[in-house]
Amino acid sequence: MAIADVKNWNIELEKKITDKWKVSELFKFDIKTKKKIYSIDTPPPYVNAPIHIGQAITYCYMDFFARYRRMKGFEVIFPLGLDRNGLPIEMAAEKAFGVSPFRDGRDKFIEACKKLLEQTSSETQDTFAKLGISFTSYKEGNHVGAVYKTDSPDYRKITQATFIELFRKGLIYEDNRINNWDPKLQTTIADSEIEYKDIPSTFNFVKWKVKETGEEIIIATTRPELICTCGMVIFNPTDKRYKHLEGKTAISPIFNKEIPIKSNKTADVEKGTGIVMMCSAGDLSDIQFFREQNLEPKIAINIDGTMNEHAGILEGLKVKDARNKIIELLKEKKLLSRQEQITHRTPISERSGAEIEFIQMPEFYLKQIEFKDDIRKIADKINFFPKEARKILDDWLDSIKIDWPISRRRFYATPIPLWISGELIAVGKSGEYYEPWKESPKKDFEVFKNGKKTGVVGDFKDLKWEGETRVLDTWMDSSISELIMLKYKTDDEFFKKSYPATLRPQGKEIIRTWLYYTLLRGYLETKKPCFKDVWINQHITDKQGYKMSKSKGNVVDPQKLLKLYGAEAIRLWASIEGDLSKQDLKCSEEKISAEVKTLNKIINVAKFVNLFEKPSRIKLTNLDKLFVDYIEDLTKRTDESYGNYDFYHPALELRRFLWEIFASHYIEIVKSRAYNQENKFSKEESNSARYTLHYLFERFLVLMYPIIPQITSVIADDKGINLLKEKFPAIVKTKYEFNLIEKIIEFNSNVWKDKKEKGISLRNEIEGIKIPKELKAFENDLISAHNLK
RNA sequence: GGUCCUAUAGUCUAUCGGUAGAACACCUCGUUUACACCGAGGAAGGCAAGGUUCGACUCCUUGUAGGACCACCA
Repeated sequence: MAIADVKNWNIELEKKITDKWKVSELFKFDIKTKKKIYSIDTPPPYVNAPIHIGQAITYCYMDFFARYRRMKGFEVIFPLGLDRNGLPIEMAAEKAFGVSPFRDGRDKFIEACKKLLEQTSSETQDTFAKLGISFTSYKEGNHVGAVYKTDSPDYRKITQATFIELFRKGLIYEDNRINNWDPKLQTTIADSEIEYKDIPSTFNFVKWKVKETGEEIIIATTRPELICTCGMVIFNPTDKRYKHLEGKTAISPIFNKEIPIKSNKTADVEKGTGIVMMCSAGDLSDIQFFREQNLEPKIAINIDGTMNEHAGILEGLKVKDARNKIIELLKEKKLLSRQEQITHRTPISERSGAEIEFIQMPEFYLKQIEFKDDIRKIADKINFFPKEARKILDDWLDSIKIDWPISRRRFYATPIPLWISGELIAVGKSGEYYEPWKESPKKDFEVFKNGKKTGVVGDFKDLKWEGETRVLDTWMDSSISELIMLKYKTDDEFFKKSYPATLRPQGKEIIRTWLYYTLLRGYLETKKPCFKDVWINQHITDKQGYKMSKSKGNVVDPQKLLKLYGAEAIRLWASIEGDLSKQDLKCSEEKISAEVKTLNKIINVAKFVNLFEKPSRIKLTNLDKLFVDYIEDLTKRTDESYGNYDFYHPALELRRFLWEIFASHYIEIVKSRAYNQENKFSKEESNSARYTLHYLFERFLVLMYPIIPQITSVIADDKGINLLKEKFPAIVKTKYEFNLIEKIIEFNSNVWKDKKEKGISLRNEIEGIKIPKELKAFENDLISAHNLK
């Protein structure tokens, strides 16, 4: 394709290039490479919906990184993963096919999930290909950098293998604890899956009695249905109103239970009436309180969200109905002094939107509390871009209070490879994929009792084994993405050579999940930090600055922008709009369309430069040397910034170079010398101009290549340069004086202004202009460029 | 409540303590051997109050506004 035949940069051109790139696997990883390896632990996008422009832009940034590192001589691993496990797929399958796992059975439900996954369009991959993302491969397989799926047996068996090892080491245990329970999805969830929402609720002021004095006390609560689980009534020790109640006994309304009254500084004098009922299922801090006070927790809510026998007359009712009923009862008995509407910050399940309940259930836990300091230490060895992002991780580490509950009572996820018989637990062997609910344990599987090995399955004849039906939290598989990428447990030699991974790029909102869990899991497997660098991106927002989200309905479809403006305009815009690791980027179509102009400018400049043959190296004139020095210096600064994941400042400067320095001034000045039709200049001088035109422009193409690889490589192709294989230019020391170029620009502007004011056409001659002293060295060029007399 | 970030032209965004610079939009003029998706020119800007300094958009304090993260709200 010759650029001379092209009028404008357009999406038909792009299609030809990206189609070719996608099928030809140009960036295949060479397993025998002697080069240093640069590996990018790409976030695997969730496949239930096509990616939106915000996500798409983050992959453009990763592509900048990958292409730059290839130029710097690294063998790059930049895999495309597809995240297919977990609740979003299950919920979509329920909706699409009207199936229910509880009604239709596990096998049928899993089939429905698989069917949905097949139907899920390949639109995301198509978007990546059209954007020119240089993934190591667009094909599935076992080669390094191949497309991987988190629900494939190959992936799941590694997830299970890590589970098995951790279990055997005693780092995973089962415990019957109070957990965050999602009543809608019927599963336990982790703290990190909870979000808080302000929900209007009613503060009920309920009358209690004091046994010893018979006086009435009023306690405010949003959860009157939990009065039955109250274990203690507390007030603040500084609160004079209640001082006399210390050690006395409260009688709960309706239930008439005797409950001790004590002072405790967790009670807030300002809130409600200052006197509080402590229930064993309000939230996690209540649970902690019960532990500290050595109180026996009473759980009044069943796993299906109904009240149990502890709730007495409320038994069998759903939580909300129970609340209404008890309020009515209190009203009837005149035990409700008043009600107040408040907004209450309520824990909500991030996945289903249901209000979290706290319910006691046996679940598997992965130990994490005892590794917090180790994680802090390895995190200290990792470079964060930007530096500030480290704090988000630190804050999260500080707030981890319990081990990680890793079992889920769901279906489309990695099964837990265990079989149970009474107190005995049989464990699968690592290296196989297991679905225990439909398989039997093999004879040589190890058997554990209370965390200790007691033999193998074959030793216990005639025992009936039940396959574990629970599955793993999907973060258990996402958190080994870098291990999978580097062939952990499948190619030991390669893993040893390539671990730790070089870069984890990801969003700030999943630092406490994906990043933290990966650090933990990597540490448990290898005792090392699993990354050298972590690059944290902010958000792409809509025009108004709001974060894009499906629920808000403000998502922009990348396919639409690709059709209108093409990939190169989007990528150029993404680099020039701001530094995504430092600030949110507002997605504005106007700005993207403006970058199309720059692409056309590049084409036109290419056409002009190509009017002249590039002479072999010759002696440069003063002016040409000055501009060559300038771009050598710009090369150095660009290299430094790219190396620190900053593509923004170089992109700005390179664009300025193109428009303001190269096109508007350098070309205008040397045009006549390059043509040299009237032989005003020597052959040598003319060749110097021609050489420099090519040199500057080629360098521009090389430096811009990671950002806009299509247009730059097409133009470079015409010049016999393959940018996909091109090395980043060596850094040359210069004595470049920035000042002089600014002076020249100023001089040119003044002459143009002068001619305009005097009504002289730009090409006609003008009298009486003096060339400033410091520009004497460039006199000939300036006289000729402006036709000075 | 805690921690942190940001505040510059109509919009968006730069700038080592020394004349505030682009882009988009707007206005005027122009067609010049690559480009009218162009060229030249123009109008238009530092949140507020203090402080440090010869000098502050830049550093400090406070306030105001917006945003982020964390914790908690019986």
